[in-house]
Amino acid sequence: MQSTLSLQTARNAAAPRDALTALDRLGTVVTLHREESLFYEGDVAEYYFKVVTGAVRSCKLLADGRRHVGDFYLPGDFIGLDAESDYIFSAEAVTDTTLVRYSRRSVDALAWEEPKVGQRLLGIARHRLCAARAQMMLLSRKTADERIASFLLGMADRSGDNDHVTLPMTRTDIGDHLGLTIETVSRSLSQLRKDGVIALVNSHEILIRDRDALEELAEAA
Amino acid sequence: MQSTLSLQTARNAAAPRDALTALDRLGTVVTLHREESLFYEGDVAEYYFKVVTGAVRSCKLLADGRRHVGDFYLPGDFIGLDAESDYIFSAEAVTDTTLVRYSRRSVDALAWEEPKVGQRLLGIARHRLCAARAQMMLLSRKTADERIASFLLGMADRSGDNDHVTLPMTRTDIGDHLGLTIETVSRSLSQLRKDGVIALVNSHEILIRDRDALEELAEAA
DNA sequence: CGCCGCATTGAAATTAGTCAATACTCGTGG
DNA sequence: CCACGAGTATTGACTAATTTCAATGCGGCG
Repeated sequence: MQSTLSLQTARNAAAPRDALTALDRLGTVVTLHREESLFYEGDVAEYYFKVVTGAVRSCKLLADGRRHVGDFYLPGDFIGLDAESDYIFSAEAVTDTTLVRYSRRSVDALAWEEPKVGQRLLGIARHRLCAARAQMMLLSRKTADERIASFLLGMADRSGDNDHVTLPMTRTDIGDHLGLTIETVSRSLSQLRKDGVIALVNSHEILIRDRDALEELAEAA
Repeated sequence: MQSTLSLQTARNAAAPRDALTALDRLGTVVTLHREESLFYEGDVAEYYFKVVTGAVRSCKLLADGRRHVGDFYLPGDFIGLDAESDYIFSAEAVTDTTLVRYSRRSVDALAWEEPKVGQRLLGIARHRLCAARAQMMLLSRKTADERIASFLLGMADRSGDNDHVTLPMTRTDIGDHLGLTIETVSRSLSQLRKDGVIALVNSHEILIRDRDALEELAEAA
């Protein structure tokens, strides 16, 4: 994940010499409180965002309220490349969050002048597509336990720390991301705990005790 | 779907005057028979492809053989943008198929010289991301009947003809695409037929009799 | 201290999956 | 021209996984 992040943070903009730094001048900082929305499904997609601190989730709703969480965006992650003219999901802060906002028009314009920028955008899009394909496999064919195992490993990979995972989101968010109910998520986590595969420090912090077992469950397709 | 297709077919290459035509000179024609593979998951991603005639499916397998069909690619569709260095799925011909093959290196190189090409690539990637998000919603939250309804409408949209849908793939392919078993696919289709929503001309051709009912089922999120 | 939101656990209900039998289609060969 | 057989699809009966409904538990904050 980290490897494909492209646009530097506003903080890093001080370190120039790279075509990408031009981008950072386009960014303005945005802050959101927990549960605030960044944009809504159907809004005109005027901006890209990059998470600096905190966490964001993308949501889609069906008419009767069933919800799907497409992705969780953590520090460094880029939001908005999967929009044609309008946003296709809403984005909400999972916790208090800071982001950098970029005018999509300006970034896109820059992309065609500076090949490096264009390449990075395409690289991010590619990466999101890969993640989306993996998630579709998970949703279409994995069991509840396998989904949870895959999710925990994914979060661990993204968080630097190998066996200590922080889950900023609620069980409902996790369920809506994995196509499960909150109860099933809870039961799977409890089962993994009973089996000694993980330990629950508290409901938002998990220790991976037996990574091999977790990876076997996740079935690295 | 059609609107975002970008690279012209080899056939159209004769009509020049557009930056994109440079691309078509890079293409060579490939033909596949039913069930032949175009490439395998894990192969180095050297080529992009575009379907000219026929149909291709993308597949991912779990260790124990569970299969997921990510997408069906129909004439005009572009294959391969969702690969970083290696292909993340295998691609197989659903029926006898003709494609144009492009060297990825050449296309990518051209993309940074000709902004239009880069824009089109990014446009295709965006479009696939949108489709992937919709599919994740389907897989994570829709019932079997809703999945079938969504799938039929999607195929109808892609095929020009509004109420006559040709399904070149088998029930197994459809099931693996929608996260269902072959039996459930069959039962859902039978139910829709009994309810007068569709008619089955034969097992690969369907008539939409009551589009409103189908759209209500699909719940245009 | 007690409430409120979130999480866990249990028991019943339901959807989709599995196993199994039958039917259809199409191509081949008697 | 019809019969056969392979592959695919449909239908039925039963099973299993997950959801739903319901109750209890836990933790932080006013």
